[in-house]
Amino acid sequence: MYSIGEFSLITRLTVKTLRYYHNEGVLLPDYIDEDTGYRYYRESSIERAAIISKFRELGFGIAEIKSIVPECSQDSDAVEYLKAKQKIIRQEISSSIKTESAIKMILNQIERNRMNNVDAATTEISEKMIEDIIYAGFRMKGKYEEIGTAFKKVARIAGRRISGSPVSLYYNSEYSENDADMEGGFTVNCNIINKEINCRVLSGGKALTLIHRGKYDLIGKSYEKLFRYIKKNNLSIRLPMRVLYLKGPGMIFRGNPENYLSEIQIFLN
Amino acid sequence: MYSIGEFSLITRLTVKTLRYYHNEGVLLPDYIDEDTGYRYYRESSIERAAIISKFRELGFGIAEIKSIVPECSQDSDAVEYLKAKQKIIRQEISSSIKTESAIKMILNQIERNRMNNVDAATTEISEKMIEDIIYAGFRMKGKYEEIGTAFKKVARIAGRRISGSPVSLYYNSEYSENDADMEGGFTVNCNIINKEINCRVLSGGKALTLIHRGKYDLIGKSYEKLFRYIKKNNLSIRLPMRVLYLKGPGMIFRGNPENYLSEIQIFLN
DNA sequence: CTTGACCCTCCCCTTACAGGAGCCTCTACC
DNA sequence: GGTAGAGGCTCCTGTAAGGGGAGGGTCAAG
Repeated sequence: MYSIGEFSLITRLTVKTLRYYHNEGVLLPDYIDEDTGYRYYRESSIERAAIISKFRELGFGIAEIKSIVPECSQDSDAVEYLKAKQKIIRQEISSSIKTESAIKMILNQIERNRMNNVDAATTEISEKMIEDIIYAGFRMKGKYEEIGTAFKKVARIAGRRISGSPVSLYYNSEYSENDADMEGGFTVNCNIINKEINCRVLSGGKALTLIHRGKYDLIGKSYEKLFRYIKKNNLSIRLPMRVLYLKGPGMIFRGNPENYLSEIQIFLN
Repeated sequence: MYSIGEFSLITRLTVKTLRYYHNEGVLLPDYIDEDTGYRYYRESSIERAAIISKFRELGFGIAEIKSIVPECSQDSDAVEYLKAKQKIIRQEISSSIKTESAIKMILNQIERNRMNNVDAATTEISEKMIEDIIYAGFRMKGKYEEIGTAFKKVARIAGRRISGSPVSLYYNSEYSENDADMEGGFTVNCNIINKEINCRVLSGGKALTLIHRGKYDLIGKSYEKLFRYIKKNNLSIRLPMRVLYLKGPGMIFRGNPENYLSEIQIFLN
């Protein structure tokens, strides 16, 4: 017969744990001194303790163990319980993986924002060569501010294949209050085949660009500036126009709208 | 101003949760009626609630959130916290994966035992053709009962590549009490390159086999039976002898030793 | 004024123990 | 036989993030 301390050393369960298991009725001492209340364990209880430890390692709760162990005497008796537990653990794993990849996405997004901000100092009109991009978008009609629904839709489908900021395309050559023809989406790193969204290469070319700082609802001012420039220089443009949301509300924090950055790109013929 | 119930509908946090957040100081109501104690929330608190929800989804505890949120105003401020949390979640994932694969191994083992038992009815000597197997083993000298240490070593390294029962090899042609030359290991499903263990193909051939039922310490009787047979029929044998532990103590339960099954294989020239 | 929905506080419950207080017991040594 | 120190006992509290419910007050509409 071992005292609780000795038994604790043998089984690698703490004394606290052994007392708790006694309380819960899952591992009873073999003898209790009636006068002193001291617990004593027989050699034969070591195996039971090992079984309990094993089940605990496998993620079983002690209430479960208490009901499983008495009705099992071989591994094969526990198959159903093991399979059930396996299923639960798999669910936990996949939910943790989801969380982890959500964090990863946020970190990527932050990293991209950081990179964008570095070279986004100018707020003057400039003429740039824009590269081809792979773009996945959802085309829709509505008010300008409803473009967010397209971003959400594409983000849900494209997920981690997104490789750049949100980009929206505007197919109207004029301001269209309630019925703008537009597309919201993202630069992605591979082709995405999906009925709902349209993924293709947007060819680049020479474009006038202007970085707009602040909330989107004042973006009209920036458009005005660009159109004045186009008129003055008698340029011919190619639709759709693009807007890149270099920095907008974050994935967690809305951030200060005064610091939002969007780049308007108007392609020239 | 919204009552707690309305705010609960907007934020998708339960009333209980909102009261709890108030208590913990992480999301305070904007106004509390002094007479009635009713909580009221302003529109502007919706965003804070959303931020908190987001952090909760990402696995942060409310105590953490309480300290993180005030010092962050943009996503990028939270990078360090996010990275730390990501690390923790990754650890959780890998530990869950370990547990899951432990369960999987046990289930596989049980399945294999089940299959072995089906055709292990005979306890008579029989002559069989044994197929080639890929075997990973650890060779050692010592007492017969110490073979378990080799199994453990190989199991640790081979892990899920193990595809069959434990198999031990005995290189002595005679009983060797304290200094047996033996190897313990498993059938595996692919080559394992490792300094400590030796993995190769064991070629099969014609062999005498006998299934031993019961504890290993009486296996001598079965050997005796085989050797008598060999002598009587004047057969020539090829070392090492093999023992397949078809069914032994389980991964969880020791099981009843009377039902242990081991197959002795002695190869003939 | 009533009624039903809504809100309040306070308390207990969940897991699998850990930490600690206060007290008792065992064993070895003097 | 006394004592010291190690080891044992019970009981209480705490953990994370709320859920459930009791008992009682409040709001808004009819």
